Amino acid sequence: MGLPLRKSKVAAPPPACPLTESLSLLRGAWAPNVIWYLSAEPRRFGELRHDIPRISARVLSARLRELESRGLVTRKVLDTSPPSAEYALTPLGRELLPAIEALARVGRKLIDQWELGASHAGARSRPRRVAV
Amino acid sequence: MGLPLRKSKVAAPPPACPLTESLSLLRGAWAPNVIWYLSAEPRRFGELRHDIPRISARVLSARLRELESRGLVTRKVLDTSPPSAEYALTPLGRELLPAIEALARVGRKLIDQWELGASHAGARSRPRRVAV
DNA sequence: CTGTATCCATGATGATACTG
DNA sequence: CAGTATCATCATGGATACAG
Repeated sequence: MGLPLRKSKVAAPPPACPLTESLSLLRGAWAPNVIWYLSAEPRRFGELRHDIPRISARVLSARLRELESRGLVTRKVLDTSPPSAEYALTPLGRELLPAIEALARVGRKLIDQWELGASHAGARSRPRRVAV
Repeated sequence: MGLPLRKSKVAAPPPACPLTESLSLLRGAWAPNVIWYLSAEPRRFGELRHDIPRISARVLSARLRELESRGLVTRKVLDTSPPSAEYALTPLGRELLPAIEALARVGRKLIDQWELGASHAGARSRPRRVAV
């Protein structure tokens, strides 16, 4: 994994990793959460709003449209009354799950370490946003 | 207060994933790139600037400090002339690499598919930022 | 219920100039 | 070379009101 070792002190050639583009897939603070909450089964708009309480309708709509345009999520309008929409991950979108889970694992580990360090240090005030 | 699922089947109740916090590890557009370019070997400030041409010194400095404060990166000042600094990943920081690479893989795949679709569609103008 | 359109606050970034 | 300070800009997100 990783980059090839550079020969000397001189710069390693930028190996053009598609990182920037990849991360733009998860643009914004919520896209990963949306994908996460779609991982088990299709969800409706209102359900997602409930799953992710702090997301606004505007942003949720924007993320869903973006994910749909990129082929990661499908949108199916149900002919019910009142009308409802159901969102689901495409196989492509599903491929992001392992990566997201890997990030979540490392994140959890780091958070645990921080909490450990904080308790050792004596409960120093550390205003950090709560996860999820 | 449980959310009544539409279908009796279970489903993916909000499993409180530490996603939000985890992603904050990679805050900003450049942190993943910084980690990536440190993956092979320690790099100096100027080298990183060269590796990531479009990053400004201000942002690179900010990201490095943030990553350092979180225990993902170490900073070593070399007593040379002119002075230089060398940054390296900590074991903890290294744990992020598989996740980042997983994202990069999916991203690359998606980009390839887009390019394929674009060529089929006849090279439609699609103002997208270039990867890397 | 499912979105969308404004308006507004905030944060991240780049450019430039400057210090050690 | 390594880093910081200041300024201006732009994208993102929230709140609200409103539409289909």
